[in-house]
Amino acid sequence: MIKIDSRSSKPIYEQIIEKIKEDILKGILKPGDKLPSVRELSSMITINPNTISKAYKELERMKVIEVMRGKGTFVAQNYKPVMNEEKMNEMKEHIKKIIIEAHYIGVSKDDLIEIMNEIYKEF
Amino acid sequence: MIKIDSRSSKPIYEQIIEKIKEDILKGILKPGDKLPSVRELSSMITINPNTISKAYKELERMKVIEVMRGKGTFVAQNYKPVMNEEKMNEMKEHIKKIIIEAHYIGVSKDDLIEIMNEIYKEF
Amino acid sequence: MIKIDSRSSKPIYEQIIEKIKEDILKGILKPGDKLPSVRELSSMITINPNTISKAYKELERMKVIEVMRGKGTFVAQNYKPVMNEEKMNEMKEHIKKIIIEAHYIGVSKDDLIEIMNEIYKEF
Amino acid sequence: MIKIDSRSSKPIYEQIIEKIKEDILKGILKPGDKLPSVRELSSMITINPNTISKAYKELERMKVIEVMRGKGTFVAQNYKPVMNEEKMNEMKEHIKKIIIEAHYIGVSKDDLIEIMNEIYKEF
DNA sequence: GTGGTCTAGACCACA
DNA sequence: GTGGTCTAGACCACA
Repeated sequence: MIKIDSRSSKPIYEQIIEKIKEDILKGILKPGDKLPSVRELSSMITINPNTISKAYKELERMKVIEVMRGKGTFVAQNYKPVMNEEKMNEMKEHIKKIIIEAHYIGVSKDDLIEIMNEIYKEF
Repeated sequence: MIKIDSRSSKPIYEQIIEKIKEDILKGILKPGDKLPSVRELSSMITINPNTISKAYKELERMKVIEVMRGKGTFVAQNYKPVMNEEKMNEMKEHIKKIIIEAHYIGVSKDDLIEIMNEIYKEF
Repeated sequence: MIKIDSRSSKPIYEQIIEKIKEDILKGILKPGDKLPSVRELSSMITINPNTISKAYKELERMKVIEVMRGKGTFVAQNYKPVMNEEKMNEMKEHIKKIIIEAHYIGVSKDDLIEIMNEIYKEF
Repeated sequence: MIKIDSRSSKPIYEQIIEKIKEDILKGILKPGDKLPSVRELSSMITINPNTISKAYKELERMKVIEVMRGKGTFVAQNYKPVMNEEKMNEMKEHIKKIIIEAHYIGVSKDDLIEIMNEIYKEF
């Protein structure tokens, strides 16, 4: 189930994208599984259908989910990681930012790796 | 020197904040060092003074820099890491997001730690 | 045999129309050949009968196939190309679009003609 | 100037995308040129800003245009053709469709190449 | 002023 | 019922 945090500064459509990706990673959603339709999910979490649609479109673009005409939307059967220099640099930027932030709240390198290990255990 | 990428999706004021924090962490800027004034930096990097001002205000709020009335702006003398649950959770959220993204571009846990180590070497 | 790609953004009824036209052009289907009934084709390719029906109606309207009441549906005996300014303009629009797309994926004019020649060989 | 054909079955945002790509190809728009803002173009062609925005976002995704924070939207400085198997196959599908259509309106291979040459002259 | 997000609601093609 | 397109309009962060 998707929980939206309306207090979060993270856009709703991004929260949806991340949650679905997370659920796939955790195996809660498996390749071939049917996702709720835009309207279904919309009424389930009382978010405007356009917002759901935006999230689904983005996930489709990333080839994480696929729309089967007349059948609905499904978790992609064989997702292949799409790696390119741009995405790699983006990720490095994010990591760098975290490392800086960590330092400023007093979290050392070892602490950070420890935290990462903890989070990896969830998956 | 601060390089602004106006093509980036990251807000300019955030780029400035991050760059200054990074320079402090790397020792390029040391406690007590004088920062250029808002106007100076504004003309140096041809960015709207309001944007510079916003970055400085934010850095001041975080106690990373200090304004000495009539003298200018300086790197704080004794920065003390401010840790609280909220900031910790925020950081964990960011890490979780990175871990998910990493997976979707085909970067394994070991790769990720490797990349983190690389970035830590810069500091 | 008609293969439907339900992942495609192309509507199913259009895929059917195109495939039948293609088969006629290739000589796999010849004038006078009997086509499967709507129900037959529907169960053959597990597609909603309404969708098959829509494709057949469209092909009939184009005079590519003919319905003989009580006997079934057949490839038209003497198809006469129907040319008019509107169809011509439509085709030109499509070609223009392809030329633009080709350029943006780095396909030159010569490449494009080469590709066209290749495809013509299939027919 | 962008002319929208509201009678066309082609979505408005696609018409905008194609027109801008066409103008760049023809040299009417050059790398670095500023595009009208979403609101400007919106009032120029009396189309809802959301629709313009959708077209711009798509063009940005394709790296045909780029948004410079606080400065506006510009034709990308150095567009690099993005080629991949998927796009190639898509183009081939389109060409195949045109070849079939051409045949059914009585346009021969030579005619088709002739028409293509004509259109290439516009660019 | 600039684009980004979100809602509400309408209409349509497709299956 | 399903997603796609479009409009109108609000609110916000950023520069």
